[in-house]
Amino acid sequence: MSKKRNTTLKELSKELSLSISTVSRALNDHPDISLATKERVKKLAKQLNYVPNLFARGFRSRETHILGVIVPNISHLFTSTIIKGIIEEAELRGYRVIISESNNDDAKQVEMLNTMTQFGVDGVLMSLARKTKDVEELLKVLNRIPIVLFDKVSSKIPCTQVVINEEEAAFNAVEHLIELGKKRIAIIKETENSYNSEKRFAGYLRALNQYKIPVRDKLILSTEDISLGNGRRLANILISMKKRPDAIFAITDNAAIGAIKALHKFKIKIPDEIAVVGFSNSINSTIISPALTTVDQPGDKIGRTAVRFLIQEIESQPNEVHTKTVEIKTSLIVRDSSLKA
Amino acid sequence: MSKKRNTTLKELSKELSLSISTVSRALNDHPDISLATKERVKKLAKQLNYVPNLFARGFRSRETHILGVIVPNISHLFTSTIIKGIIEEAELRGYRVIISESNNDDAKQVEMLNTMTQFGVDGVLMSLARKTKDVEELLKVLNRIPIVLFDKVSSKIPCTQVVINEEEAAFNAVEHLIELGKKRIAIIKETENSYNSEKRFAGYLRALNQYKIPVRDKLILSTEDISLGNGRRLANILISMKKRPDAIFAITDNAAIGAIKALHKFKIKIPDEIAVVGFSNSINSTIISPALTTVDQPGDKIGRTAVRFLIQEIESQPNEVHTKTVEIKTSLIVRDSSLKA
DNA sequence: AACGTTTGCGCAAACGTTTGCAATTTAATT
DNA sequence: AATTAAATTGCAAACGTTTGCGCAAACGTT
Repeated sequence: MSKKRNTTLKELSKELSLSISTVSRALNDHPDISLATKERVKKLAKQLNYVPNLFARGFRSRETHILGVIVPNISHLFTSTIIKGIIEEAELRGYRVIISESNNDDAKQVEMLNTMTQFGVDGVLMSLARKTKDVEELLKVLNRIPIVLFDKVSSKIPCTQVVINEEEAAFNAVEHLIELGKKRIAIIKETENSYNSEKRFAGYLRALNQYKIPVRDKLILSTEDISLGNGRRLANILISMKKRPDAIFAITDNAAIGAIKALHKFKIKIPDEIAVVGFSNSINSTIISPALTTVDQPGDKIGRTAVRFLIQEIESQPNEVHTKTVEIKTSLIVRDSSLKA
Repeated sequence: MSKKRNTTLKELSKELSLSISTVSRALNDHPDISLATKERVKKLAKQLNYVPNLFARGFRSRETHILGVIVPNISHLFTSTIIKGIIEEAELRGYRVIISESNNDDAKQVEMLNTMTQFGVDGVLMSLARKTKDVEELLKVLNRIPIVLFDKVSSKIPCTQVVINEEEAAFNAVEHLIELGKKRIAIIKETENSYNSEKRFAGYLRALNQYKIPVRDKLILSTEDISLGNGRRLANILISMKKRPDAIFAITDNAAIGAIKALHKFKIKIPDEIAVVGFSNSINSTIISPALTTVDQPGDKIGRTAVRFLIQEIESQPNEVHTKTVEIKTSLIVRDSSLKA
């Protein structure tokens, strides 16, 4: 199973009776080399199937053309869709991608970041672990290597961040419910100060305010872990109220699906009695019945965008500061769970 | 953004008034070095936070400690679960993982394989693209670098393969239906000669034979793309038969869910009139109602196992031939779609 | 006392590439 | 024809690590 050696510059140079440096420069289109020589060299290189030894190159130039990716959990559909975008865009631009999972573990996240920089990645794409407290450590790494955050981001970290227009997306979702004639719109969100949850909540509030609908504290429910089970649990609370809501906006498809299951159990008609809107456009949203109205987040676009900004940063001048926040547009997908008859 | 240099052996050696080679050997626990020296060196190394430059090392030893992973589509839950296992096991053993997608494209798959070997990965883990015809090219690479196949494999490729016990799993699923009292059991499978589909079909046949249930050609339906839509379409065919089946075994959860949707439309009672069993234990299987009986495939175990075999192969003697096929056990998860009242 | 053996360490080469500088050739200018 | 400038090309060092070999000192054996 020994690895066969690849063609090297030395072999090319011997064959062509040129020096190694000339061959190297010819292949890199250095202006010092005559066109004739360049062509000779390139021809033979192709013929012998020459590929530069990336390790030798990276070793010398300290550039590896590898990007590190750290996500909480790769097996969430949304995450893996983003990664799909990352891989595609990176490959398009001649970069490779190394992936690690933090499992929402703060310490592990820092460790991964460190080993990645030690490893020599040119830059890192990261979606933060849920309870990222140790911002200090992250900031240290920031000075050593370009980082772009996506999806789970934090305003405490000064770097380029790629997110969806959470606030606007939530606004649109709630506006849609209002246009349906709904007046008592409940929200199921996260308790922790998660960036995403906060923004979506803000959009919810703005929509209510803009349409002069009173904000009722009773209709604002939070949970630490925004799962299907908790969606169901909180929906049960809503159902047991004297004055039930006439719509539920869950900031996650899973929670929305939990809510739908709860409504089913009480034979409550969706959307006539209570409409439901989710967030994510996961596959589940079309499996559940009625099909779930939800916000489509273009994961691959997020991934691609993040890669573009990261590479730009890598290839730019040192010590430039990049702190742009990029918002990717989402779209509301209206399905039966909120369709007028 | 310039990368800060890490501590090098040279710096350590200067500080300790030792030669570079001694320092190197001390850190690698070479027997030639005295215990006292080793301790001195290691202490300073830790203190200065020394980490070996992997590129220099890989450059010299031709070992990168990077594994390549090629899958058709990373954003399938089952695939990303496998990858999760791969990443975890690899990191545990000091390897990193580079991931690429073939998008079920035969040519792209070969291309990825080539660039990965050029890149210098120590080995490759691969799940084959659907229509892998160009086995020749794959075989060429096989001689250059260790490869382990998983999930989508092919008997035409002589290398270690990690799969689930497809045949037995299907047997168990069908047996379960038979024990339920079902006699006319339909199967929805793939047309192409996909390894997985063939095996599951074989299990179906064996169960029928063993229980002396006649195999009816009419109840064996195939489709090229085993999707939700096609599951629905084929189920419609079954429904429109004069003598309907009393159970459907779909070799995919998605197809099973499509079938359930079709049955719903005709108000056919599940499981009393027609029971349904799927394969994969995707999240959807609990979202659909009734919840789907299905085969649980332990993705992360597949990933971990594949990594173990690959690393073993990498670290073994060259030119040893490895062609073991490893089967991972699955388990049938019985839910409402096939539960006796 | 003379010899062989072990122990502990250093020298230097090698891996394949890039790049500053020197060297050579060619062309241009006086 | 002589001098200078420009265009090409080659030399050699450097990147950080590992490793075969050699060397010296210390030890043990006759």
